[in-house]
Amino acid sequence: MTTKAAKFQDALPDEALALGQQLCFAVYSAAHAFNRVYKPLLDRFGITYPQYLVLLALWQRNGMTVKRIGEELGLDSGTLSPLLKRLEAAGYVGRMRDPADERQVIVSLTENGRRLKTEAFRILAEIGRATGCSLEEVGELRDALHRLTQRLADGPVEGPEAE
Amino acid sequence: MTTKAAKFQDALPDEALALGQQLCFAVYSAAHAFNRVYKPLLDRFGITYPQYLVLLALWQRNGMTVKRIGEELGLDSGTLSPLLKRLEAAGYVGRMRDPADERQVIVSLTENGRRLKTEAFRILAEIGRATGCSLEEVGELRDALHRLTQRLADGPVEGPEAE
DNA sequence: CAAAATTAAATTGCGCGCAAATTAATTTTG
DNA sequence: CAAAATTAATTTGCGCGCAATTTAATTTTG
Repeated sequence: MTTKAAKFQDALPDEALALGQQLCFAVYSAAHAFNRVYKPLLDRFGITYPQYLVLLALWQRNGMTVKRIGEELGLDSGTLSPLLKRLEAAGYVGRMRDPADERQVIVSLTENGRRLKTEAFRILAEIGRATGCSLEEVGELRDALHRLTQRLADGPVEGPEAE
Repeated sequence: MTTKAAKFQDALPDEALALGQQLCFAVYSAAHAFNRVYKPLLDRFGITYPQYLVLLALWQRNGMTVKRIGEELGLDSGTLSPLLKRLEAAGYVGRMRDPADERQVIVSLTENGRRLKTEAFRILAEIGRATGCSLEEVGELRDALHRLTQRLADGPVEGPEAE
């Protein structure tokens, strides 16, 4: 009776709710799987995966503010402030108030932080092998995910601009 | 000089380390994006996204042990034990020791937990709209992610069985 | 059958991730 | 230019997620 009632209400079968059917769960699982692969590679340097992401950002553009880093990673200062303190304690970055605007904190790579970049290329290769994907596969999947993320972040049908 | 040295070492250009190039970051961002879309939908029922995943699992197969739920979701008891207590406190599940094996705890939906399933179909539809993906797109992306997760979990080249 | 090994949950400790509140600096405005 | 509004970062509190330890029950083995 419950089954038929549900079907009547929204015409969706029971299996539509199965974990294996959910895109969100596929993303969730993949994120955890990445984390588990990265962990032993990063443990060696005493950093976590989110901290590694910050370093990736700084290797591209050194000397960003906390806010700017947050925009790059999609994180707020409530997450970044303590994380950056730990990165500083680990000796990979330095933090200093911007003299021109004392509200801002500028995060810069230390010598050790710059040096770690060399290792990052090795980590990159390691991860590449672990995914078992061709560069084309990686590129397609990555771009599909970026499009998905964009749509999820845009909110409900952000498009009737042309209406 | 640093640039040339790095290139000499491993023939990978600087941009290979860019955040936007990383599949892992695309997955990471998508996971957070999903979380942010789910949050307001689940807040209404006083549950979190991981708790919702547990309910999805229980709606498919009620009365699983903690261990079994962990296998379904890829989580350990260290994560699940407190989470399940909160789900119990929220009134959606009950927990009881298996009389046949007192080590195990069997988690079952309460009346409220079963009732929530009806709402899940609505949430599903909401999420579907938020992704802006066709069912085909969702299916392809989901399956590609499952394959990726599988390879990441399998570890370094789990295949020379035929060697 | 009793000791040893294994298994399932729970617990502890730490690092995200986010909302909400706080603090301090800067910009806007009246 | 002083009060009000805004902005950047920090802090607090809570819920994962995981490693490591602990507790209790069951299974294996000598």
